[in-house]
Amino acid sequence: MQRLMEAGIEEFAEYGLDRAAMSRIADRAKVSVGVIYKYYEDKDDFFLACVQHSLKLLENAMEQVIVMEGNLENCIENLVHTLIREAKEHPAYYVLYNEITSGSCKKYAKELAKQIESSASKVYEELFRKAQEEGRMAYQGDSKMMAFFFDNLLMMLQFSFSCQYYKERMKIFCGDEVEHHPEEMGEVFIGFVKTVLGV
Amino acid sequence: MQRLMEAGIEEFAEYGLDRAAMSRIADRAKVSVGVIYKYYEDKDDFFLACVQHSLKLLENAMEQVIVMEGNLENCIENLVHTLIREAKEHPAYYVLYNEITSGSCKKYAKELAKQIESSASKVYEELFRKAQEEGRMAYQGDSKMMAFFFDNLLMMLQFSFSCQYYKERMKIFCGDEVEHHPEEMGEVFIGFVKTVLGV
DNA sequence: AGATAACGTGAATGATAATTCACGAGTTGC
DNA sequence: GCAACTCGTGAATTATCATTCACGTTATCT
Repeated sequence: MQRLMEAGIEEFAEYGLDRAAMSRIADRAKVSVGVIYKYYEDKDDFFLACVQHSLKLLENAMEQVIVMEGNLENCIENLVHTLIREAKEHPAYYVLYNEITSGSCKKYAKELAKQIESSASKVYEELFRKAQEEGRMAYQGDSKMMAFFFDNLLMMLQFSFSCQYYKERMKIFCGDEVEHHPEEMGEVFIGFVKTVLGV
Repeated sequence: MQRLMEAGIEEFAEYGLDRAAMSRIADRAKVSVGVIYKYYEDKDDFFLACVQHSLKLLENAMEQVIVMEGNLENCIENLVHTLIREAKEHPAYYVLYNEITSGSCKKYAKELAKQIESSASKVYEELFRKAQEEGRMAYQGDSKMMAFFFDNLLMMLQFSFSCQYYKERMKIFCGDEVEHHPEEMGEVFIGFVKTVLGV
């Protein structure tokens, strides 16, 4: 049931796992609570399904960008632009992503991390390893580390355009206007990364 | 009451705001629940006090490093080393910090962000502005942005040595050993930042 | 010592919200 | 038409805490 999952994602993003109410989710989806329990074991199970679904959608959006062979520079530019656009367009997905890093999801941390981060880590590492080999990158350290730092920056960027706290934080660092000019932030970010790469 | 607050910090770090139980906190502190309500309005009030207290301790640890005038390079090295050490030594403080970025603290996001991020943002911006003026830094973009990206990296580094999910994530990116060799990670991180700065 | 106040206690209360289940309503097959 | 079955309903049940408060216990003062 599509409607149900969308309702769940909205509710969980708005209230977090613990404060989300199953009855409110049912209302949002215009079904009765019972239905949720026909499809899912319990609240946790449903939450994980919502998270899974969100991440799948994010992955889809990213895949097209990443696959794009060729120019490292273009690839990064595309990546950053897509990321910011997605974060502004579907903040709920990213809020859920942030939610799983919090205390209420401790139980699932390991499994979820493996599931979510494995592919990105491989892709980025490969990207930078190649760039190093071909001498297109000044930074000569471990490409795994490079991938880690790069993804750290991307993650923070996503959160900064979707999660309440990180939004406020970005405004403090960069000024109130930045919120409404995501493209500018994107450009500066790309410039920053290029400096590191030495392109 | 010192013991009470320590118990609170541990409990909130372990379970998150919503799943923490006041009765368990009382047990940990070896007092009865009633006592907590003699000192604090309600659970939220107590939680905020714990967060406040954690952040104060972190600030204290950082202040000494930041104040240290002179060499930008040394300053950054010190900063990174201190940060990693603190994150490993007092993970609970950082877990609480991460907790306030999650859904359960939405209400307080704006206020907390202002309180926590304002000083760091000023310090870093100033640091980089000076470095630019004195020609010790290759990156010539907006120093505010620079400060933002830099703090993003630091934040992720802190979380990566304290919060469950981020720990798992780091292991996926960098290998299982990294957890037990934080110094190495620190060195690589410093090298990475220096590349950006062009020192 | 006795009075008074300050401090602490933890069982009782109440609210919230997850989960269940006895019951329709609609659908399919014969 | 009528079983048998699927799908959905939402009031009732239940568990979990946050919060309160009537009652001890200890400390202070005279």
